[in-house]
Amino acid sequence: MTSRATGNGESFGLERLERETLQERAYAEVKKAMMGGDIAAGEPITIRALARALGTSVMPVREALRRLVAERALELLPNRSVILPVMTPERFEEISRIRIALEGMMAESAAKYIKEDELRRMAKVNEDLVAKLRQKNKRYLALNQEFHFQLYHAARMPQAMSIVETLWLQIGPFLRDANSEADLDDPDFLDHHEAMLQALAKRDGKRARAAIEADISEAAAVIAGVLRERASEAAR
Amino acid sequence: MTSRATGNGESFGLERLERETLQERAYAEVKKAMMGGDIAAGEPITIRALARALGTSVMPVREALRRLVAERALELLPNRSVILPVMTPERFEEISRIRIALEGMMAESAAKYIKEDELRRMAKVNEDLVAKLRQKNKRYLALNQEFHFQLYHAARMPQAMSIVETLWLQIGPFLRDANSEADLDDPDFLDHHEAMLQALAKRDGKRARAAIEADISEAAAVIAGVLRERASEAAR
DNA sequence: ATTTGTTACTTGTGATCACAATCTTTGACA
DNA sequence: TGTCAAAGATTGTGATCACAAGTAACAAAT
Repeated sequence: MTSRATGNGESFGLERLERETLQERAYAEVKKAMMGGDIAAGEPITIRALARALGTSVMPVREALRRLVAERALELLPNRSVILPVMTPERFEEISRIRIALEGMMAESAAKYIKEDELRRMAKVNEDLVAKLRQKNKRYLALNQEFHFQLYHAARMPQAMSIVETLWLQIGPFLRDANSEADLDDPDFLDHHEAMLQALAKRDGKRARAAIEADISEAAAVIAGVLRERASEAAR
Repeated sequence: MTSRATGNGESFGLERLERETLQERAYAEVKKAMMGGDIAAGEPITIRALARALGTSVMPVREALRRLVAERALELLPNRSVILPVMTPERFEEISRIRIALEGMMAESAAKYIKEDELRRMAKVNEDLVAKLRQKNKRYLALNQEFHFQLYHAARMPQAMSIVETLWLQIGPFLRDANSEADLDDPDFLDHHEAMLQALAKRDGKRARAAIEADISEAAAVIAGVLRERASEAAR
């Protein structure tokens, strides 16, 4: 078996320790700032300001921004300045439709491939989610994301996974503050999570897909409502 | 309304003529080279070699490659070198499944929104496609792509459109040479194109979706066959 | 003859400088 | 006081240089 003997033939128990480039760190930091609500939509993001904040030169920041633009998480204006795009109702609804198509398919696939321990882990996350939600803890959004992504991980579709990640990155910055206006008293997405867990346990792909679709479209309706309300306010 | 009076207040009927950056040109050139089969899968693509070929410094090339990596058209190895990823049967089948989900949805949407002249243009493209195919002209691939993209354009989903573009970019370099092995004597995708045009004329979203799904999955089956054959050859 | 250690070369990453386009401010003229 | 043009500051783009990690070539030793 010569093909296996290339270099790493005798890896002791050691993992390959990889150095992180500055540009990757910059990418992660900007992403965190976006999701954390530290960057306002519409206002220009300057390379030099970010570089100063990160203590690096402009180069790593430049490439990090470019990557985010390629992922459509940021927008490149004709002026070549970069902004966090404003979320319009149209854009949000289109993203939701894409999500329904993709995540629905992935849920169906996950029902086929998910393993017992993965299912248990999802149930656990959902319990935590319920708890956080009862105590009105805002961090429930992160748990919701974890629930969904564990599901998609089980779909065994890495390519689709990364597309979905970019979609969540696009809506993430906005969800955060739109959610503060939405009423969390009646979070009916919990029902869909329950339905999802049951469907997965039965390996019922159709029901899993239906649960995801309902989860996305109902949440989207709430958010789109907030968006349209804001739009009409801004128009006065 | 001071906010609208910034600079472009008095745009006559003129479009803003935009200068193209070197990095954008580099991006386009590399893409063309990929689609043209000038870059072999698996072999490393070096920044300096490309920069030399394009007559620029490394900077524009660097960012072009990074963008293509973000779009998953190129792959970044742990060594930080960039390659055109080899197409495995698994990867190709996953991409096909994603395409069915996304492009199926877009076809259904297009049936709702497409206008008469757009429909006529699609029919025209299909005629050209048939002609090229009869004379065994290899350039029919470009027309096939045009047919599909005109359809998706009618879906009025710009975000989905750009995702689909990245998917086609991923399979494009491979389709080109896999197709030379596949038999073009019996291109049954023409039937699906006909079915698509009829479905669109009747504004029948379901049939339009079905036509696209059949088109993609049957083509995928052929290509996947070629791929698996090659894999078994390579294993001997 | 295979392996190991060293050297030379290649390659990606990041910093700095230069430049042009854009945006902002300022000041003069009406 | 309002308008507009010139001056100044800001910002993205691209080139060049420096450096470290990786790769390949080569020589010495078992």
